[in-house]
Amino acid sequence: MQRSLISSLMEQRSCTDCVLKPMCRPANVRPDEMELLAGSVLPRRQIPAGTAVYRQGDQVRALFVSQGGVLKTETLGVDGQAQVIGFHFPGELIGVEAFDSGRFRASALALEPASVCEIPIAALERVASQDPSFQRQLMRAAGSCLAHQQDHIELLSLRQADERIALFLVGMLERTEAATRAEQTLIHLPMNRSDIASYLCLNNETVSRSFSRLRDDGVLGVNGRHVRVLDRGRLARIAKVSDMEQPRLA
Amino acid sequence: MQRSLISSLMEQRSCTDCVLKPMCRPANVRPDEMELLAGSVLPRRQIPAGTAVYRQGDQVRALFVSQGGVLKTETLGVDGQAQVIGFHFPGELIGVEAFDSGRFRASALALEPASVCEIPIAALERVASQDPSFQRQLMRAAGSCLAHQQDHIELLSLRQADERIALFLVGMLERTEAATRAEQTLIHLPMNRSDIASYLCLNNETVSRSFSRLRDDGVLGVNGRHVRVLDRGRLARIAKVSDMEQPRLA
DNA sequence: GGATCGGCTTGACCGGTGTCAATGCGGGTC
DNA sequence: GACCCGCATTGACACCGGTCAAGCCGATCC
Repeated sequence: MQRSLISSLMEQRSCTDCVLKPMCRPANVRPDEMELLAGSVLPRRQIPAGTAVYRQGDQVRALFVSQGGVLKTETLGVDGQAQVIGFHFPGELIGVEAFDSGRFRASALALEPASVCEIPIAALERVASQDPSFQRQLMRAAGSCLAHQQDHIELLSLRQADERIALFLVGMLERTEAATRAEQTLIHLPMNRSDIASYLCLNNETVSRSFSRLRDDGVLGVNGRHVRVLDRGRLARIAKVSDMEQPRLA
Repeated sequence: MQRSLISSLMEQRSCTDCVLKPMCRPANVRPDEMELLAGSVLPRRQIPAGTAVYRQGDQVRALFVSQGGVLKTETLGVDGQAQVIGFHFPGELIGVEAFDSGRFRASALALEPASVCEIPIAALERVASQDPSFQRQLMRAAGSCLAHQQDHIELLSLRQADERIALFLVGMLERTEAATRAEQTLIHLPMNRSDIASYLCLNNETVSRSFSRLRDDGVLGVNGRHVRVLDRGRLARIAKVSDMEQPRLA
């Protein structure tokens, strides 16, 4: 029964920010579009931690949105090394890059037990072609994916390991605050050090060393995957963000 | 008159591969859609070398496609340093990431005198909503943008400067061959060393040194912005691509 | 409790890249 | 031609991060 509590919490939280709200919640669209959506009830899949939502090279039949649980996407470089491309929080659309070739260019794996919505391409196109506002929302979602990637590249343009770690943590903190809609100082990292290292194009020893340095300097409190931000200003300065923008709370 | 020859060549080449062919060439769409397109004749702008198509922070009123001339997109980091996000060859859609916030997250500048097509957002949405195949093509273009960004991140995951340079050159060679539809050994780089350095997250001295090393090893012939690939296999091996796929010629 | 394993941390060392500096080179103006 | 300027190249050196190695810690299993 604790399990059902958790899953109901996950469902509650995520749908409010989901890019696909118009598909999930027909109440948001005009009555005459209801029947369009009726045929496209979204199947929801439970993904155990560590398993794949889809794999690199798979043919695209659907896009996905996590409803609860963080996902990672990674590509296998030619030398067999996995390169983490992104971390995806509930409500974010994944798989858009596959529209190019028709096949997924990366694998998507659950870092925690996750529940994902599956949007068949056919339904996507059908609804988009009949609902201009949904089509606009779809393009916004695609733009958002690109924006995240650009942030990632900007992150990698920082030379020092500490700078990358700091900027990464700033991002994680902001996403945590966006999800909880409250100011936070504690970050729970859903991924291990190797995933962070791959994402930041460092190795895990360097990641560990950076965490330790920031801990010794009084910027962070580090306890495994639980990180407490003790000096937000210093963290922001190290990350070279002019200043961390205050979270927009409602 | 040499000027008009050049510009006519540019126009000739680019439209064949343009993502917006359906908008530019109504012949490709069904007759009943012609009238839809009639109202959205695409304005074309001449962009002198070094000037901006749009600037970071500008409100999005249109997306752009170069018809001739390579563009670069770059963001200004908080410390005022520009970070090159991508190089964009004729026929590639740029600005999609702005759909997220409504403002361009990067500036787009012409590396050479360029001619760009301007697609007003309104026309884009209007045609997409009435032409499902165009809508699909639009999503493919967005997916292609994402795919390019993922390639960029994979490139940055290579640790050694030589590897990044090699992979960068492999990409440039492939794009040159795709544009000319013929196998090539000579690459003309439209950007200077600093742009390459920024794109690869290196500094320009390191870029120079890598070029020199590859020249001394007999892999490249380097003459300023003209680079001849002397040993394609070695270059591919350094770039850690299993082997350079043969160019798909018609 | 003890053993074992994986993930994380810390240390020592070397190589590659950033930094600073000087020189070379080519295109432009006067 | 002389000069200047931006871009590219090359050198010297310090430092940061990758590599290899060892130790630590918590979880799990017996």
